[in-house]
Amino acid sequence: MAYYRPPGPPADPILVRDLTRQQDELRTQVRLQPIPREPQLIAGCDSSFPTPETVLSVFVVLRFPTLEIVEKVYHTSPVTLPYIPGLLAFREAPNLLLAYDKLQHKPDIIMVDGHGIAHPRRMGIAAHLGVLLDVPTFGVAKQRLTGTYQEPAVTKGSITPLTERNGELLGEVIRSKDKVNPLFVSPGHRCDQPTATRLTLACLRGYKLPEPTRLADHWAEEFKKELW
DNA sequence: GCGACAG
DNA sequence: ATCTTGTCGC
Ligand SMILES: [Mg+2]
Repeated sequence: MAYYRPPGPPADPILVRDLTRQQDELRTQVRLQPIPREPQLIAGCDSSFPTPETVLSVFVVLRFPTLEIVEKVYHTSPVTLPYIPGLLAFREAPNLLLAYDKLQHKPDIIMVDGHGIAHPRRMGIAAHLGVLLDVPTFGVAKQRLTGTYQEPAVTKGSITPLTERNGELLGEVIRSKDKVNPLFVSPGHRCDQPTATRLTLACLRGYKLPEPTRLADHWAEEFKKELW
């Protein structure tokens, strides 16, 4: 539990205002809908930071529903923005796009480490990336960013809604494994809540994190050490 | 005005 | 996200 967060570099208020407006623009392009057909390939993506000035992003592609790994790629770039709650996409998405370009096998849908529409302006990194790539996406986050919920039962598979104060459904809180902290799953772009939840559950293999995100996180860490 | 705040 | 050993619970 991060009780205390050291104050990061001062965020330029003018830049924050501009990025926030960019999100409102991108938001108009988000489409929440069921996926046309069962995915053949599902990807997972995540980023790590070998140094405070370098971002390393990974994409892993798995065959669905067997989850055999088909491909994995990574790309590194200089960091251009500090972490600012609500603006994560502007820090990680640019490099994720470059990593995505390296894929020989393009996925039918992408599971992103972070939130989809469970965001103050409904533009979490999963929604943001989905719009820029125009590919179906959904987010799987380990922590809440916004919204309220009731703790789901401690047994694997328990689910409770993540909602806005006005009752709007932002996502679902899912217990992916007995007695471990739940995940926050929300659709990003060209995807809906039932699909995001269904695919998340279908990708569980005994760990807290579903395979796409778990493997992306694993390789983001491995490739980082490899640079040593 | 104060607290919260993905990765 | 990152640093970083042991330790507690299932
Ligand atoms: Mg991550």
